[in-house]
Amino acid sequence: MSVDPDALLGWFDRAERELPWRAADVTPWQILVSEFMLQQTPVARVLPTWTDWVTRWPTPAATAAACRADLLRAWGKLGYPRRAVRLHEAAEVIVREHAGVVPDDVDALQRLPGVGAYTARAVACFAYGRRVPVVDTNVRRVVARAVHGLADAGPPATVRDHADAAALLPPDARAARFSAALMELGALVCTARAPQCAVCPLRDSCAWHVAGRPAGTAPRRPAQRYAGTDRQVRGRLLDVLRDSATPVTRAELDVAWPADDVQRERALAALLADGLAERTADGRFALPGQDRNATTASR
DNA sequence: GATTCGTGGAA
DNA sequence: TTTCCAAGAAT
Repeated sequence: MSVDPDALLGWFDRAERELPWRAADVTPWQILVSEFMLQQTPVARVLPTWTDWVTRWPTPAATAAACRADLLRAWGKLGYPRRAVRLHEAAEVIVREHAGVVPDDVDALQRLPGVGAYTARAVACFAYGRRVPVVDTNVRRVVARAVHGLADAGPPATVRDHADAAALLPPDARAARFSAALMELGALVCTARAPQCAVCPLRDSCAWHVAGRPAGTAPRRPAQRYAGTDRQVRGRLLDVLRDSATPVTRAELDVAWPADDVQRERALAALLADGLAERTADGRFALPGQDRNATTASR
């Protein structure tokens, strides 16, 4: 089974969301910022953060020159704050090695910190119109169903996933918009939990639908728990650092996770190693680059 | 290839 | 209440 570009693009013309990073005057850098924020993060939560961020730091140069602590505070509770660190680093690389211009080829993009197979192709496609397969979780699910007749995509396999998606791309200049449409279909219609086949433009040619929507057979991996993990502890510690205008003492961090000293120390060491925190000369802790001379606690 | 890395809304 | 899952990347 394949995907009829006319059917998909016809649907996209009607159903496309007006997301701010799709506006005509948005720059490649601002699109790159949106892709960083959208990694494993729902669109609804990215919207306000992206708007504030690109207003405050509209270019790679502005971002590279920004203070890491300011970037982390603007990132807020979007999740996976290492993305903010890597975005900062990517801006520095773009300024230093690409004259401040976001590269337009996949290989150069993928060499940037925090830019992997998906993000590199998304920027090449959505910012520069390049004809490359763009494979995210939505595309993998649509391909699994429409092409392979399976309820769900298996584990990611980048080479095979790219080959699958590349085989679907129209040969002409519609390819970039086709990829956006494929993602949008997965996000709005061909969803993980309750696919709306009744309104799907690919229904009549979808291998999964034609086969009667057979249930998936793949064993589901055990649900990721969060409570009590290092991730939660890191989050709590970072909350304290973000909310304090001045460096905090060890005792202030203890309060954030009093139950387990070993785990708390491990999480703190990881934050330091990841560039999400710094130890000041007097033994306190702060977001990197934050003014370390201040001694008065305030919030 | 399997794990780790946040967060919060919806089912 | 618990579970699922959301435009992934790095190790």
